[in-house]
Amino acid sequence: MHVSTASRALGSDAAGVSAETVQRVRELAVMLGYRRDVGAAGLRTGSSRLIGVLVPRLTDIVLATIYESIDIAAGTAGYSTVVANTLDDAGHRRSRLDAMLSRRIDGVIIGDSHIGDTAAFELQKLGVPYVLVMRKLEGHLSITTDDSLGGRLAAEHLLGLGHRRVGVIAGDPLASTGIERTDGFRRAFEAAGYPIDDRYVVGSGFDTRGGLAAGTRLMDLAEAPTAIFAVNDFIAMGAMGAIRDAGKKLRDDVALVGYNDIDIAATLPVPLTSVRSDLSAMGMLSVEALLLRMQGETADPVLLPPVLVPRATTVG
Amino acid sequence: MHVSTASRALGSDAAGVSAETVQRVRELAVMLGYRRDVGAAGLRTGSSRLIGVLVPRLTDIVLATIYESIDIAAGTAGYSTVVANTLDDAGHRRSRLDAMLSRRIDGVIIGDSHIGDTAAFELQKLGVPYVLVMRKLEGHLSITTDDSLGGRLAAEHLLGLGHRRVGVIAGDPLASTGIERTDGFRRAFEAAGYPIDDRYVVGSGFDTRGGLAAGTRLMDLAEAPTAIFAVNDFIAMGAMGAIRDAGKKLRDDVALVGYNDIDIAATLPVPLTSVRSDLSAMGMLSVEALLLRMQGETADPVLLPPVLVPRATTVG
DNA sequence: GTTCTCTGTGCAATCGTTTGCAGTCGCTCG
DNA sequence: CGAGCGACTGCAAACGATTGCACAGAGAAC
Repeated sequence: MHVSTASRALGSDAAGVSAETVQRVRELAVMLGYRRDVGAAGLRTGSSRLIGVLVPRLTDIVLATIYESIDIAAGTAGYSTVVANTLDDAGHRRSRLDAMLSRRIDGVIIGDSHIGDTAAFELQKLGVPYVLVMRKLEGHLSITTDDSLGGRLAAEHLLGLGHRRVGVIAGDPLASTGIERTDGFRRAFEAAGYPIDDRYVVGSGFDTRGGLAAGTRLMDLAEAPTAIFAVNDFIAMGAMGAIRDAGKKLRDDVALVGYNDIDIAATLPVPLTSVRSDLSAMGMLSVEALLLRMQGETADPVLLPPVLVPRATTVG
Repeated sequence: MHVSTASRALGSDAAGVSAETVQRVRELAVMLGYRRDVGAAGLRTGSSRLIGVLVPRLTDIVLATIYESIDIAAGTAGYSTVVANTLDDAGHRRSRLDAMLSRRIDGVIIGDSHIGDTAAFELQKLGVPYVLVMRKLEGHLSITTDDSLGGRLAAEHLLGLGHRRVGVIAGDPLASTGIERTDGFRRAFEAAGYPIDDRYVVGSGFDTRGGLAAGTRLMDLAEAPTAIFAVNDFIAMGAMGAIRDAGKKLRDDVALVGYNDIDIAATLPVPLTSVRSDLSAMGMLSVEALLLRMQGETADPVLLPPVLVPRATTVG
């Protein structure tokens, strides 16, 4: 019995080996607790069967949800995933991507793209298949929700409720999500005849702390806004703190709209109105697109449609 | 110039190679964009420089936080990490652990241990170094917080506020965290002369949805509790929904204590009283312990002390 | 001038798989 | 009965790195 025969017998098709041998080999493999060494196989075949995923932070439940669905989809296609927190920092991105390339990653899903970031370009140059998810970058294939439309939905909702003086907590000015959601929102208000002054649009981190700080700035304005659009739910939750600290009441004094509609939004003491995006679908589709590219085929960009879910922070 | 020379020149010590050669090799490596193939090296050296991490779910921010600190600590020690969501399901655990072993993982950090789970035993038998984090399992090295003490702290806080008829949302009955926090809490009430009836202790998932369902059951009791202890903050947030749905007011009608003190707890519209545990320290320490074990040394179990942080769900 | 030591480099085996090619064996067909 | 074919199996090279060992050459010591 030669190793090559065993290798063939353990292959998924087991071609060119007698049925008897296949059975014998497989039984023995189980008995001996044999496990094929994926690394060694990769050395020979040139494929690590590994997909790298770059995210800003997994403690952001939005990214964790996307990663979860990516991992599942990759798993069913026979791939493992490695994930890296890049903290939206160029240095981290570099070193983590380097580590991935050292492991001869088969493809990369970039969930943290950032204006001015070079990761996508580098992969392009190296010929490593990649896809962007969640955030876009001009000239690269991306799977995202229609953030501009999402912003407009939030705006129309608030306009319909009679709000005219509104604030926006815009997130990171270098992430497409924050940019496009803010743009869609502002354009809708402008089109309605109520352009939003720049002082009412403040940048922030994407977490609760950032939302609290930015929300406080908005509440400190001479004429505080009657409604706030936060480009994600964590920011919105931070803003809730700011509104409370300013002695105002949610909805009655200041309405609030978040984005992503994470699970918690619905069960908060005051349930949060939010723009829902299908994060799991985004993850799945990004894997699908990446697999296509890995086979040398072309994949199309995707823009998933968001939906506004009205709750107590805006309506009775 | 032979590959062996190059390999030596690129090693961290670069022993047995002339300084001139080292410099030449390194310059060339940079110029050519050479990257050492970690997988191939692992084949020869027997070490993948990979640490596997098993968690129930990364969408649970508690686990995501622990994983984040594990990843950082592992990184500074020159290791990469692979993480797997096991969803507290035996089948998933099996297949994900298998995949890790196929990659010749150097060590495993188990964050999802469960009574009746065999992962730890299997690793022990295979001689693969491992450590438990967050949850304990009899007979295995673990790095956790003192959950029993945490439960007692919550109980003493509520007792001090005059609460006598209290409910507990206990989480998964097979996870040590839920078990010990609940036990510590009940023992303290019993010691104070107010034993808690079994009907006032309900199991649940560890997420918001689970908290909502369990909270609803508590609020539906003939004599609803005047305070609820939830064994984690997400459960507590679900319970907030249940309390609201029952038409009761947080704190005035029903006080609420959570566990872990995640970031959001402080900025909620009604800030949540919670038992804080140092999740990052837990992650770091688990890596430290694992590294020790990987070097064949012995590591000691750790019990980090929790602290109660009183907020508006219990006090004025 | 011979021997010895020391430094730096090269050789070759090795890790565990995969896979093209070649060989063996039994059968069928003419 | 011999050729030919098909089904299995074995051989050996290859993937990219590491490492014990041997060897070359320079210089020192006698």
